[in-house]
Order: sequence, then C-alpha cells, then structure tokens
Amino acid sequence: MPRTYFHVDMDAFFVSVEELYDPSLKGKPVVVGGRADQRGVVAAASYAARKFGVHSGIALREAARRCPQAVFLHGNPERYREKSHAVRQVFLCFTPAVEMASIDEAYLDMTGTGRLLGPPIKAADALHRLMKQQTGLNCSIGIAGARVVAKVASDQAKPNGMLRILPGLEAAFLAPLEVKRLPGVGEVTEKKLNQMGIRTLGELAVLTEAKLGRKIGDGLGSLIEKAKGLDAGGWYDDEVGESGDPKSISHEHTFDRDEPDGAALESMLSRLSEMVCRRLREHHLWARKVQIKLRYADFTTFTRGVTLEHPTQLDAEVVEIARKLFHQHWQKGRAIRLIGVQSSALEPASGQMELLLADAAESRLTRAMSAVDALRDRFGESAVSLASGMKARFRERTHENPSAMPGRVPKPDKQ
DNA sequence: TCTGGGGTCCTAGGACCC
DNA sequence: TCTGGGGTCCTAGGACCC
Repeated sequence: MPRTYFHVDMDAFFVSVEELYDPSLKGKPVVVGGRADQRGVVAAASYAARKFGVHSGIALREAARRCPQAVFLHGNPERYREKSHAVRQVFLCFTPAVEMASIDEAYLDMTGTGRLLGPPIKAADALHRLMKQQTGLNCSIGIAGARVVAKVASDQAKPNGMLRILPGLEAAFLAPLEVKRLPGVGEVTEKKLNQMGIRTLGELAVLTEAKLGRKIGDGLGSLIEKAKGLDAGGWYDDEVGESGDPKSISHEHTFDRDEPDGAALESMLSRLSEMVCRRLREHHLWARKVQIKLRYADFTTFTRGVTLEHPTQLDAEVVEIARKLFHQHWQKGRAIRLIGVQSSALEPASGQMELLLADAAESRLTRAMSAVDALRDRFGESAVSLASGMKARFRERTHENPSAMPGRVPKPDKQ
C-alpha cells in the first residue's frame, strides 16, 4: 500500500514565538541568538531580517553589520519547548503516528486517513488552519510517499505554504534541484559532489558503481537512494513516537574572551560537569564514558575521553575525571575559546549499579545530590557548589572506603 | 566580524583475538 | 622472517542537523 507522509516545518519558529509574546516585533527585522556584540551565531531570523542577508548560522556581529536596525534577542528555550508541545498536540489531532524530528518540525504518517480527513491537500489545509488557531503560528507542509521527499517539499513550500508531490513523480520533482537541497548533503559533501561534476539530484540519482569506478560507501549509497526519492530506512509503526533515552548528554561553553587562566578554566569545567550529572540524574542514566572538549583561540579543537569501570552520575567523580583529562591535555597557558564536558555510553541503573545503590551510603549520597538539584532549581545553578577540596576527599572515600561515605552533603573543608 | 550549543551518525585506524 | 584474514571494540575526528 502506498504511504502518505507529511513533513511539517514551523516558519521562523523562535522568532514567531517571540512575536506572540511581544506583538510589537511583528514585521520588524528580529534576530534570536544573542546580543549584537556577543560571540555566537544567529539561531533564527525573521523574514524582514532575511531581506538583509541575515539567516541562521551567521555570526551575530555579522548580522548586526548587515542589518544594524535589527532587534537582537537572546531567546527563551523554555518558551520554545512549551510551544513545541502545543504544536505536537495539533499534529496528534490528525494522526497518532507523529515523529518530532526537532523542536519545530515533525513527520506525520497520514496513510489511511483519507476516509476521515479527505484527500491529503484537504487535510493539510485543515492542519494549517488548526495550527494557526491553536498556536498562532504558521507552518509549511510537504506531502509525499517518502519522508525525504516530503521534507524537501516542505522546504520548497515556505513560508506558510503546502506542496504535494504526487506518487510516481518523486524522482522528477527532485531531479532539477541542487544537491544541497537534500537532507544529509552539507557544505563538504556538496563540494565533493560538485568536484565529481554532480550538481543536481538527478545527476546524483543515476550514480552507480560502474560510473563511479569504485565501491559506493554506505554514506554515499544512502544519499543516492534519497536522491531517487526513496527513504533509506523504513518507517514502521513501532518506530513512531517519542524517541527513547538520549545517547549522550553534554554541555559546553564559549568564553566571551579566550581564557588562558587555569583556575577559571577548571571552574567552568566543574560547572559543566555538574550540569551534565544533573541531567544524567534527571534521566536516571549512568555514564560509562566521560569526554572533555577543548577549542583553542585558533579554533583547533580536540576531544579526549576515558571509559570508566563503573558508570557514574556523581558530580564529584565526573568533576575529577574532567579535571584530570584537562591537565593531561591542556597546553598550559594557551588561551581556550571553548571548553566542554560530554557523557556517553549511557545506561539505565542495572546490575552492578543496583548493588551500588543497595549500599546505604551510596543511596544516601544519591539522595543528597537530588537535594542539591532541588536547591539549584529554587535558587539557581550557582546556589550550591561542592568545594574542590571536599570533592577530592569525597572521591578518595568513594573509591577506597565506600562505607565511609557521608550521609549528607558535607560542608566544605577549609583549604 | 569570523565561526553557539545540543545532539546523531559515520569513518578510519589501532588493539586484540581466533 | 617480513608476515593473513576476519571480526569486534575502542578512540578521535568530522559531517551534518536544527
């Protein structure tokens, strides 16, 4: 049975949400991402700003140069998440098979909804209107028999439009488009393909091993399938819905000015580690891998990590690991632009960890950390921080004598 | 005036094992 | 006496997405 997919993309999502809270922004050039003089990039630009060449991804300062009269907003992630939930509720009025692909876009499997909702164009029109009525937001809708084609179509339909690609016409629709339009083709792949003389999706679609003169790698192979208008992987009912646990949790920070001071870098590293652990606890996940990321002033970037014998979600442990990695790999005195902490190889509590948790002291510590999280909720991230001397002692006790773990968050030692 | 922050996935090379 | 052929796991880097 042929399938029908919608890809729905919200128009200038962050900016449009800001306009709902402050209608005076409507029609003005608006940039969400930070202050005009900050280090950072544009996360979203209003259509009025786009007329000046301002679009997401360019530097804030460059945006200010191109459009000095633009209103610059830092943005409200909380609001966007809330609105995203409201948007999802609208989708669910049309089909239970909704896959949010990001905060502002989704795939809807509309197969078999004809009897209830009418032909796809009619359903899309109803979706447009209900979206506006329920959320105050505009969206663009692509309709096709393959998700990848629906996504390209929604892009072509912007803003506030819809585009249906009839069954059998997928390849013909894609063929004249530049390879860049295909999801998965970025700057690098575009350049490589262009060097091979391939500029359009039609040219990409007919690539074969014979023409290429070599084996087609997995990455390129799935791009060729997509260029033909076929979904590389299947989309089955059991895959639809909320994606499961995250595969990694990370936090990073770019300094306003490149930071050469070891103490300042360590302190940021500790903060980021604590933020990562906190999110691990929120997700009830334990990390078997901890990585740090360093980017020097000249943008050279590297990551260094360790795999742990026992997974962790404890601030004291992650802080110490991050700190150790930092001192092993930082070229002392060399100014740092960005520093980050990542946890991965995440596992739900199980097996060995159950044993650990059964340990009374350990569970008291976990409870203590939850109490710390609650305080931070009320009074802010900086309200509670474990002093470094105490952390080192903490670590010794955890490793050498678990039964000596304190049953509360202890006061820091005098250093 | 350079280039955020949070993710996922793929690849290449080395270690290790049979 | 200059050496094989997989398979798997691990690390680091990088492309890409919003």
